[in-house]
Amino acid sequence: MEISSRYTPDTVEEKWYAHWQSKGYFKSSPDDREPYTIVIPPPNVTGVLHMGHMLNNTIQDVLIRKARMDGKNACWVPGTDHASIATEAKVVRWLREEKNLSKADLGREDFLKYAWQWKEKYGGIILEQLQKLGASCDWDRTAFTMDEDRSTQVIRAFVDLYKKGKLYRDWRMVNWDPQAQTVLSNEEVIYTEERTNLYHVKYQVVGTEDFITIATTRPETILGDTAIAVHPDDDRYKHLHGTKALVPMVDREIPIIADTYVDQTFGTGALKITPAHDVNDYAIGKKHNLAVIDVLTDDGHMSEAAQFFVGDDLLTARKNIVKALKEKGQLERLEPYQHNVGRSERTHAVVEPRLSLQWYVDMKTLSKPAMDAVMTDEVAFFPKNQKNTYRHWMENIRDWCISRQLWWGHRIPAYYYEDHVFVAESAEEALAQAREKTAEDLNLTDLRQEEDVLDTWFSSWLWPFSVFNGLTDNEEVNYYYPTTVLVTGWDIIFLWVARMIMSGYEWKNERPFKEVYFTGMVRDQQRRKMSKSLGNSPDALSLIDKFGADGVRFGILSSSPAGGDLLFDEKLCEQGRNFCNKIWNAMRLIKSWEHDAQSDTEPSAANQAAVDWIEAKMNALLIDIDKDLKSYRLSDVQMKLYSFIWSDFCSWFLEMVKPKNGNAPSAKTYQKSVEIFSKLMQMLHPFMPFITEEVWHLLSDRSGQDCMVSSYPKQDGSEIRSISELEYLKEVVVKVRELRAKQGLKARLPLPLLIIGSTKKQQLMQWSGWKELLQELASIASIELIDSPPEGAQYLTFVVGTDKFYVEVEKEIDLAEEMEKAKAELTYQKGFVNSIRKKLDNDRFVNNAPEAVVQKERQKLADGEKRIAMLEESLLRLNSL
RNA sequence: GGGCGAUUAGCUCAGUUGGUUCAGAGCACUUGGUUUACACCCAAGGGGUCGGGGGUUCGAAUCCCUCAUCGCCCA
Repeated sequence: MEISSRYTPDTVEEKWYAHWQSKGYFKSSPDDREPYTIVIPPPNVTGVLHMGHMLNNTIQDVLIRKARMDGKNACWVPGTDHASIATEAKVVRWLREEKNLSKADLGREDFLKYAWQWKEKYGGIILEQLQKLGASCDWDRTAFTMDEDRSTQVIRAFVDLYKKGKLYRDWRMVNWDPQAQTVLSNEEVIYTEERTNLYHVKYQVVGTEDFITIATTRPETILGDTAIAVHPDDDRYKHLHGTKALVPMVDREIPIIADTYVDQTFGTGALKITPAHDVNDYAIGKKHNLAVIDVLTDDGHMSEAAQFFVGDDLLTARKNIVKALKEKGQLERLEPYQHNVGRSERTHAVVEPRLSLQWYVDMKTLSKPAMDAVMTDEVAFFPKNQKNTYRHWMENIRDWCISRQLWWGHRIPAYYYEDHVFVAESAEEALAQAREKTAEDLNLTDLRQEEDVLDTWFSSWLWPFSVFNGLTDNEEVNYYYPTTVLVTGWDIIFLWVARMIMSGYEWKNERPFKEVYFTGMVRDQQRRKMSKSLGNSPDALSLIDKFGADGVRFGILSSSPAGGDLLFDEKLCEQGRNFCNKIWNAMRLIKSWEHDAQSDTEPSAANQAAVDWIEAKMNALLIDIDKDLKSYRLSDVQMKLYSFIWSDFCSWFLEMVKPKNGNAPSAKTYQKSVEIFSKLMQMLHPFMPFITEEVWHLLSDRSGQDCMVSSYPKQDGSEIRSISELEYLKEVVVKVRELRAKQGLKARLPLPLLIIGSTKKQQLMQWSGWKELLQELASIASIELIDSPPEGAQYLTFVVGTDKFYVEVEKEIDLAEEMEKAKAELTYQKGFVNSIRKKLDNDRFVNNAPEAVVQKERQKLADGEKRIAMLEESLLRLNSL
């Protein structure tokens, strides 16, 4: 059978994914094995796969596949969240563009019908993309934050918190997104430095011809001013305390008040106070009993209360008022200014501070156990330094605003009747409560349900148990919860991770996960965060088309140590693809031996030596990998497998056992090669599932046993055999090749090798298979032990360790050059020996350092001296020629 | 303003408990190469005062102080 010399991922990937699914390998149900549970950080339904998801989910898949091969009951629960704001915005746009309909035209019920339609159509895209990546989720468990089971639990959790007195409704200054027309939590507002102007505006002091000048970045809110504040100690304004000023345009009389809050050095030292539109002003207004005049509408236009520019949007209003002030001579000047502007994480609209009535979660009692859990590592963070960030936030935690003025989401189960609020899981229950409370004969129509929905994170924070219907006890949640590990980006540590830990203790009285692995943020070559709006995220599916899923997984994982940023570069995926091809061709090579393998010949000594060496090395690798996996050093593990397979296995082992001159390999060597290669495929499987499965099957008839569900190789119990013999051999080979390269000698030109005899080297010669391997790998014509340096000018020398080798070449040797090299080397060695002597002459070193360290230094010294002797001898010899 | 972190080869980054000739990997680069597994390849090579300065130590890329530059989170 002819096998292509190129690995072709697409057909292979499709075939195996379908096969795994048909076999039900991804499925999990409780049994007596140890569970290994991961819940996916639900991507939102509006999303398509981006690099962050790819990284995140590749890591989860690696962990879950490894756990499965380790014999654990691996369960990876997939799903999506409903993303209130983002989805509602998308649906609104879709309705406008496709059907020319608005929310107002439709009303709540019909709008939601369309929203569900939209969700059914587009909401599953991201999960299908995950399958292309090879994700081994238990798809039967796919959950959605707004499906029936999850919704029931969200509502129940709300009611439960309310009953416990951990929820309340209050007037507060909130962050208002005028585009989405909803309130946002503090965590959803992104502050960035923006360039604006500081406007200096003159207000006339009542009853005088004097003016007081304030500085503001938001002249349009002047119309809502209800005071001017100055610092009580500010000499410039002391004479004005207790007087009044006139608000420009509207000519409203407002008091000039003294308050220590004012920063005398900022602007003019006089501050306009607009309680309706600034958090600090609101606080001052409360203190001084000032009126609150809201000059903005819900959608960010000037309201009737502004009197002027009614209906203008903010920017137009700003332009217009500045123009008007200028005309009236009240705009003193304008200076360019940079300050922090808050924008909505979702819509990027400038967020308005606004007074409104909202629902809040009281975070004080909830945060305590969550804080302790992380500080004591009951919930362990990787990397550890995220603990600091977490602690800082938890110590300064503020109550969580959970109502959103949207329709897409879980409608808050609060029912109003006159001044009463009834919170219940159903309208009927609320009605019963209302009847009891009021003793009136009320109907459902008398109650008015809260219009607002809950913040999406209010459903996400239940995710680790809500996917198992965990608000009520059941077999599933008892088995799978707490989950094993959460894999997510550190950017949502507050939005999500912290809150999940809180909800875990609140409702399950236990941590939601044992460990949290924070991934880095994927950035582009210019260090920009990859995002849809910047358009700098490569398209996941076309990457997979180009490099194969395994190649992409390799690429995304290969430079992603925990925590830090990672700069994504397609080159890494290319490296992954090349790696696949390397594996593929190693398979082809071994396959080509299959038909020649004679059934009963014993392996040659050389082959046996090679097999012993690679098995010993593989054992060491397994131990190493095991250690790295425990601390989530996944990219290290992948890199170690990469270099083991490419370098140790392909470049050395396969070259050692490769049949020579058409000779057939021994059956045993062939079998061993297949066995070792198969093990490597198992070890690599969690990282690159498709090619490993394919090669695993092509290497040998597995009679139905798949790589994916095989047992992960374990280090075998036998002692780890010495690998130093072969490592020494490799050094000699490299030295000979180097010498060839430098002398311009053909790679396959056979060269005689002379070794000065010594006990050690006689041992060398006796190492089984050593001589044959050396001859083959370095193209050595003959190996001869000699007693003293050979005479004649046709010999070149090199040193390995403290052993000296001579190679006979048929070529004029450049004696001067050889001497130069020897002299340079001698200088280096002398320096080296001197530094070690210094160390050993230092009593404090000899007395304080551990014996083993001192011993090593002594060995180094002895070796160095031996090498110096050899070099001097070489120089003598060269001189005599 | 408060906090966290980073600075190691041209680029991206490892370097775990301070201790071998420990300064490393991948990519990039240079030289040579078609020996039928692989040019998506093979062989070999060059390249760094570990951001600057100071300190602790027998010994520092690693621990401490300080300065510089950069990034992030929170207010």
